[in-house]
Amino acid sequence: MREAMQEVAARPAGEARRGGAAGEHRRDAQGTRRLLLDAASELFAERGYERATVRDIAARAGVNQALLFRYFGSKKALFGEVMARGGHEQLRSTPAERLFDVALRGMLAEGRGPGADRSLEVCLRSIGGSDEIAEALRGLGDEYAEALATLSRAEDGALRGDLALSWLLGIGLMRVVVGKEPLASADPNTVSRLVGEALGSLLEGLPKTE
Amino acid sequence: MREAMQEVAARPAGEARRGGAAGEHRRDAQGTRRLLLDAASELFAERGYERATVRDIAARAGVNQALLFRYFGSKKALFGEVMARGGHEQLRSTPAERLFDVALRGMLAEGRGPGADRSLEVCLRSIGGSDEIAEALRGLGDEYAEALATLSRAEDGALRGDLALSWLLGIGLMRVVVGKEPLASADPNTVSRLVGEALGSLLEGLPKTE
DNA sequence: ATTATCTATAGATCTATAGATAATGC
DNA sequence: ATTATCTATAGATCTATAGATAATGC
Repeated sequence: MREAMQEVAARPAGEARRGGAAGEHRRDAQGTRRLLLDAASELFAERGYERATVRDIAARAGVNQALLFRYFGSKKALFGEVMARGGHEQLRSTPAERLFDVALRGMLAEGRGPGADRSLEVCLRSIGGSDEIAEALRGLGDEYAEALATLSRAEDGALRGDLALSWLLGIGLMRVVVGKEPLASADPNTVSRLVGEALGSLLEGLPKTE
Repeated sequence: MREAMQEVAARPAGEARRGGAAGEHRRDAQGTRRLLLDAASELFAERGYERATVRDIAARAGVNQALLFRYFGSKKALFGEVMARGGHEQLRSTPAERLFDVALRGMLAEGRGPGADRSLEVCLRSIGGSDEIAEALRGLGDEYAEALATLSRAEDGALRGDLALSWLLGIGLMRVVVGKEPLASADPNTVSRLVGEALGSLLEGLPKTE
């Protein structure tokens, strides 16, 4: 009983399976899978891998907790699908010279729509989890760093790409996860300008004015 | 029995309470406290707060797990003492204009002595833990950022300080926690030079050549 | 006698599974 | 009949505590 109450209490207004007046149990396996994926995507971004429990995820999806295992097998497998789904869109759709600014602004933006790419946020909050998680996260970082590395013609371009990515993630860490002021409330344009100017000497391929 | 074997297996050579030939049970409360603090300091830095269990800590100290609670009350209280102990030495003993480079090199250095300040590393690996932990970590960040902010005479000096600290932590994150190559194996001098040059436009108070 | 140390275990989570129930399609 | 969903619970951790044991100082 306590359990049932918990699930009801944790369920947000819009997204629940059997919400208010309209939605009834439709017994839709595909739909349930998606509800779980969406809920997991949100909760992993909000709390990181470890702190988002399977019961929380199922509760937010408005779905029984056992279905998570039926459709994904394990929590780790679900995490893998979440990361694979969102991850690489932003990377593919953005030219390298704009990637840093786009990713930075993506992390600086507060209220993102449900389709927003929160992969980097998930990474930041899931650090320190199991080694398998760390490895899954490394993959995304590799892709970003590789793209950023093309912006330098120096022989240590790969290192410069890593350093740029480090700054990107560090800013996300301080602003989104830690909530450090004044950075957390700073104007995205100001942050982007300050960082862009400083990065000019590291990556020559960056646009001069942003 | 399984438990006893685990403790023996996990105990490293040098630091154990009742080690090899010489060390016998000395029934020294002060000494036991210190052994626990040292072991906790190491394990929190290696694994972060959540993944370092009290049994791991006690095992590395070569001490019974119940003593941890006798001497510190709780795991969180122990964490608080660890952070309070190491934390602020580096900050107090380093002038602001050298702080960034000293902290950066401290994080880039591989094998640090037992007295080294691993507080920033602990922070990085403990992110995503409980809110109380996050708050404890914010404190250390505030002090660093405040010191770094004095290096800029711009009106948004505090924001610039936050951005510098963000880079510092981001580099530590990628290099120490994630192990991203080529950054993880890069020469500390090279990293320090690249970052120092780029930071010049952000913090005018930084020494021009490092 | 005092008190540092150890044994044993309570109690709280959390992931995962086995098997029962009930809504759909034929 | 099939299969999506739910109930109940096993099993693995992990923090924390109560009470027993044993080494020291007087």
